[in-house]
Amino acid sequence: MAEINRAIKGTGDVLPKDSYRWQYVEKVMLDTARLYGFREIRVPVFEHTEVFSRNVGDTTDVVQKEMYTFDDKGGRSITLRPELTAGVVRSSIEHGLIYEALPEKVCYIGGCYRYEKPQAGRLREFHQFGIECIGAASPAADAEVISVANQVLRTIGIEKISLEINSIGCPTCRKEYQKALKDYFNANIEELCDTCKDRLTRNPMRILDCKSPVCSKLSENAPKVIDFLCDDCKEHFEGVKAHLDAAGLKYTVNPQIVRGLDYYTRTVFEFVSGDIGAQSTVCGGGRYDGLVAQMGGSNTPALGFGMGIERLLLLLENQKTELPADSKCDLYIAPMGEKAAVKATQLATKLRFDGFEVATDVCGRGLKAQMKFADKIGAKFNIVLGDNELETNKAIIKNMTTGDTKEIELDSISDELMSLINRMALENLTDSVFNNN
RNA sequence: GUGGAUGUAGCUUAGUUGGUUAAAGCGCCGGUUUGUGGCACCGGAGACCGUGGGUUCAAGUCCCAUCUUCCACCCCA
Repeated sequence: MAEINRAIKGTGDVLPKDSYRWQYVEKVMLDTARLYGFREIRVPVFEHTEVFSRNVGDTTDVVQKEMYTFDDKGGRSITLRPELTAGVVRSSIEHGLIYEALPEKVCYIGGCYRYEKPQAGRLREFHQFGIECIGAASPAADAEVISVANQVLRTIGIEKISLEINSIGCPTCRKEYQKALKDYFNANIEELCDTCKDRLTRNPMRILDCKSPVCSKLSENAPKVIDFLCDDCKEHFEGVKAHLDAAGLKYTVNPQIVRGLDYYTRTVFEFVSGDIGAQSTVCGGGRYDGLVAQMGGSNTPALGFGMGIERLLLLLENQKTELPADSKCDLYIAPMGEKAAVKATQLATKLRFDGFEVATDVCGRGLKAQMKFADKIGAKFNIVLGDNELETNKAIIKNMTTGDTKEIELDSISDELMSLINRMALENLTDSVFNNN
């Protein structure tokens, strides 16, 4: 196929047969967030480049090599958002949300853009669900935010996924830790892989999650952040664990967790799974107590997470999690001839206003072809409209699963259809009850 | 950005040491008494063999380049 007729590298289409899966998980996300008091915020797909470069971090890979940045016609440097937190915080400051009753709790779903080489669970356009809790410093907020992610995952039906948490301290205690870390790795600098030699000066904490055997071996005995936390940070971390225990969340403390965005402080966490290829993080987040002030707001603590929707869907597929099935056509109306077609339009329109999913012929096909079509789209019931029906104003309605038929008045078709569908649902229910016993 | 694999109808694939109009299954459209679909049978549409060069009398098959897709690294959701 010609290149111009294909979707751009790293982007994908959600086809009609799959879109209900997206709609379902998005609904669970928004509904669950609402149970915790998070309301949806919608922010632009692009921002001034500095919103990201200054706040996500100048030295991060995301900013250094992955952003879609361009000049608009007015000469402004614009960037497609690589994540949503920076834009949401910008909006919260701009509209004074951080000066309202705190905490300000917001959630969002939206596309993000990163120029990376695509692979399993990684696209150039991908979608994130996320929440931000702005203006809450207590450990209870950390546990609440993590609980939202947990409840979303459980509600959707994800079974095998684990929560890993860590604390990377505040700027003060982290400085001391990084010094100790540098000293440790400098003593073993010859053994480090090439990229880690580079990391040693740029961001030594990244060495901790290097996958090269030598580096990870070395990391095992490296100083741990937790031992360097100041009293406040330590107390906060203990508080988070206590609240997580109270909420019934299982977690493991993983000192290797270091997030790649500069704004994180104290609590960081990930939900990880081995079922989606090399990209194991489905959800990642943490506290960013310094970001709001850094972006020009008053000193306001905050935290949040991002959840990759494509990765989540991939995980559902790989774990063979059943989602509620897509809805099917309730009734197919098969007209024979032009007069009947007009009547079909009248009936179909009325039934749709009554809330039924109704299809009828729009291709001018013969009866047989129409029946085949009705079967293919999974219509629950059908009626045929011919001269007889037009004359008597009665028709045979047929259950396409059981083959049962019934004569009905066309004038009361809505009520008849309703009771037939209800009966069908009831039978399916009792069937499944018997099968489960 | 680095590395490995890949590319033939909408989908899954066949295509023999290069040799006439590139096959098949599924899917799609229509037909087998215009009053009922699923099954069966019959017929039809649909591919410049990823793209561009090259070798050759001859390239889907060989060579080079390029792009796509997939997987991994880096990094992240």
